[in-house]
Amino acid sequence: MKYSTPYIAPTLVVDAVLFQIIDNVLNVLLIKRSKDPHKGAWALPGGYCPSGETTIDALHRITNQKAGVDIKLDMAHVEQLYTFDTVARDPRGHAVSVTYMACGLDISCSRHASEQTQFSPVDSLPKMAYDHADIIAYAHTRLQSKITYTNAVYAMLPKLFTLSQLQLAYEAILMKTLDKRNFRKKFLQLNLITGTDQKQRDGAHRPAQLFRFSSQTLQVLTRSID
Amino acid sequence: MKYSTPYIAPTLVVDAVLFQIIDNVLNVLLIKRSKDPHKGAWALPGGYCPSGETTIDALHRITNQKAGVDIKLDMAHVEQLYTFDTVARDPRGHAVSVTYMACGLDISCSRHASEQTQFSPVDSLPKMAYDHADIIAYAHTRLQSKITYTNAVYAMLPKLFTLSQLQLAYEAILMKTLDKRNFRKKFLQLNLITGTDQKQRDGAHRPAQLFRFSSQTLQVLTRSID
DNA sequence: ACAAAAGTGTTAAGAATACACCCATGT
DNA sequence: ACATGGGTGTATTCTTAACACTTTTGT
Repeated sequence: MKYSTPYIAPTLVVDAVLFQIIDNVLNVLLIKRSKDPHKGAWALPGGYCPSGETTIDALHRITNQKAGVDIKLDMAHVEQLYTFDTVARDPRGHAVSVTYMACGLDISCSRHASEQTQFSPVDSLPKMAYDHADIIAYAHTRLQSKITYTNAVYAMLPKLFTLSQLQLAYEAILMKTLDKRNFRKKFLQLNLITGTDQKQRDGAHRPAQLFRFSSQTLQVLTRSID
Repeated sequence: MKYSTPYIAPTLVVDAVLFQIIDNVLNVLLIKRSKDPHKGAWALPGGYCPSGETTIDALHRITNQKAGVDIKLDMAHVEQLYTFDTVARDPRGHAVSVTYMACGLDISCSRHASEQTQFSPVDSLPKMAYDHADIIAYAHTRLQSKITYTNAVYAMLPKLFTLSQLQLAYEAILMKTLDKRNFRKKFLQLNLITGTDQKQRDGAHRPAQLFRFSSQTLQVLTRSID
């Protein structure tokens, strides 16, 4: 580790892809940039990670400050995505961006936000700053694959949910329709969820049985879901 | 992005997990540390990534300088693994480590190495510095999973190879034995490899047909291999 | 009675697994 | 002739995919 010149570290930034299902559509949280570069375009919440703060701590701080989202409270699934070298992205020159993805439920983003924020459907993003559209696409692919071999959807559903709600969540993320009978059969075989004796009455039709996840921590499966 | 104090970036380091199969055993490249911390223990090749150099460029430079390995020439598969916050790892304090994995064939590590290097079987590592044993375990899991849904093994085999060699590579990485007939049937169905009319004569037994990979770039499969 | 979502089984095709013998060569 | 690794097929089980009607409720 010899350097003839003193070592100068690249700028380290953390960017977050925050997913939530709203009205059966997968949404991602965006912030409108108030400054150049890309002033007026939409971007992922992100910010500097200084020496002494871990990237995960920076993630929590930044999403809280910029979007008013408390990941610890509201997002039950968090995972690191990828680290991008973003050569000409930062005014200081070379920056490295560590990206995270988090999934939650009933996230309100405006409460304490210091910037203009909104959730936007993943399949109809507005004009995005930087390469953030690519990062969202990458995160989406990862999420799609994650829910097929883990119980990660639990982060995007209420504690008690119906099988139809569960299926709608899968359909929103996978962006395709699934067969009701096959979906239920497969999911119940996996023992990820357990039935309760409660029902959800919800309009002029038969009430639905409510289920809960057997575990609220990430379970990795050997078989795959759809 | 407001800071009351001037922004100081964490130290950025790049660490590499370099895999190679030697005598049908999966090996990883290690370097003996000549300095504290962890003097005398073995470590992954790694080093500082300064501002202005991308992490992938730093990876190439570091593996070349420290282990005499030219990744561009010798390692056909390279992928980023994970970025670790390594709080008390660097004498300067907070460091962030971007780790990469690379797979190759016939790597000689001593040619231009500036440090003492060796390949070590993944299932019998010597005393490792830092959390490097964990990083290797993580990389190994990732590699195991990668070869089951891509053609990534191509990086660890010669251009022409027999089906037995291919199976031995899988067995070395997955660390379990496979059924010869099922393995061949499945692999040939996938159209990843094509037969040649060449044979390998290799001792007192029937010569084996030589195959090549249809593509030397990463192909992602929908079906899985074993 | 009707509208609306919940709930439920069977069949056919394809994939995974388990398993044992003959073939071509060098010595 | 024998030792060595190369090469091949079938039967069973499990998984996936396709598909339509009855049930329960509110209005």
